[in-house]
Amino acid sequence: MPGPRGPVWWHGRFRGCGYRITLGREAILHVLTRAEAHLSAEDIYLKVHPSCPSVGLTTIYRTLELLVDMGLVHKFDFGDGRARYELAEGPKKEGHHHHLVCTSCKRVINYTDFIDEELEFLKRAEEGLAKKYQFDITNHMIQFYGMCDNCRKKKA
Amino acid sequence: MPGPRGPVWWHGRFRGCGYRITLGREAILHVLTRAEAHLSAEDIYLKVHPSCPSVGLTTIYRTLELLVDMGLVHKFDFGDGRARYELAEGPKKEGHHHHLVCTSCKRVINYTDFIDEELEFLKRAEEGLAKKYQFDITNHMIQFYGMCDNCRKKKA
DNA sequence: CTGGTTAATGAAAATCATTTCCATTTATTG
DNA sequence: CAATAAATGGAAATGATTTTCATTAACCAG
Repeated sequence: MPGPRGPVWWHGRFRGCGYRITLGREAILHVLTRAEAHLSAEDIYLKVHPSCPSVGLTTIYRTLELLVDMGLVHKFDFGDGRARYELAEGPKKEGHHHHLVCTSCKRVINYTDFIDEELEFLKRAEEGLAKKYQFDITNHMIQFYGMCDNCRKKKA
Repeated sequence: MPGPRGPVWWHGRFRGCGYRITLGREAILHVLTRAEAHLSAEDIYLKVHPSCPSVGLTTIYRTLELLVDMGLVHKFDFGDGRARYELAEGPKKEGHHHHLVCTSCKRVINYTDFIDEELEFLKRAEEGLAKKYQFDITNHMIQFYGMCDNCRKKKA
């Protein structure tokens, strides 16, 4: 069952880096691929466990670090004390989104609005910053913080 | 010696919330006010200690949480495992900046370029998001990640 | 100014996500 | 199939942050 990016799209990337393809890594990538959004390491562990009880939390952390370094996964901090992970999307717009974080209940909403103008702004900013600061920019993060509807009503 | 926002500008905010004005809080705000940028809790502790050895790390954490909740301070995560804090700037452009983070050495550069176009983009995005998701947006965060000049050279 | 009330505090202990250690397993290659 | 080194799991370590609780000190009223 080939995924949206072709059959086992990441095997090539792994082989190219000399990384081995293991059961645990397969399972973790599998979970990330179908994840709705931003899972914590433990979330992933729990989702992997039923089918692969032999995969430990340590491996989850190690694999996530690897994936983040490879750029296949993005790591986020929404302020609740644990990191969250999401599969990086392709370079085009499909799936590209950012986060709206409620500072009160920590709920996170993915939004995909304003992506066009955002992309334009980001493109120019990245080019300018890369040149000015001699930075090789590979990623960006945009988040908005505030209070969600629910929490606002509760306070009132 | 009145600061740039008037004499002890935050006393009013504190009193208004029923918070007490203590030596420790004075010292912490003092350090934050003159900080070049993004100090960790421990950084602040070390800077406060010489003049106020009685202020413990616990108070630093508690005060920072308070200040973040009040919106006087922003909390950042640059991926090195400890939170960083900066005094929030005024609503206008003075001091407004964002961060360029080297994913290799964790060095952080403040940049103030592109603020005008960014502000315009943010304004529109915030308005739209607030309406669409019923969020009361109070803050945003933009960061770019990449590899700094130094680290790139080392790898080569 | 002074005492009473209660927020604020420090020190030590607890938490908890993440990392490290190390002996064992296993993917890969010849 | 055997050799090799990467990958792994489980336990222990780490380290930032939080909690607990007895003590201190801001602030208000008188």
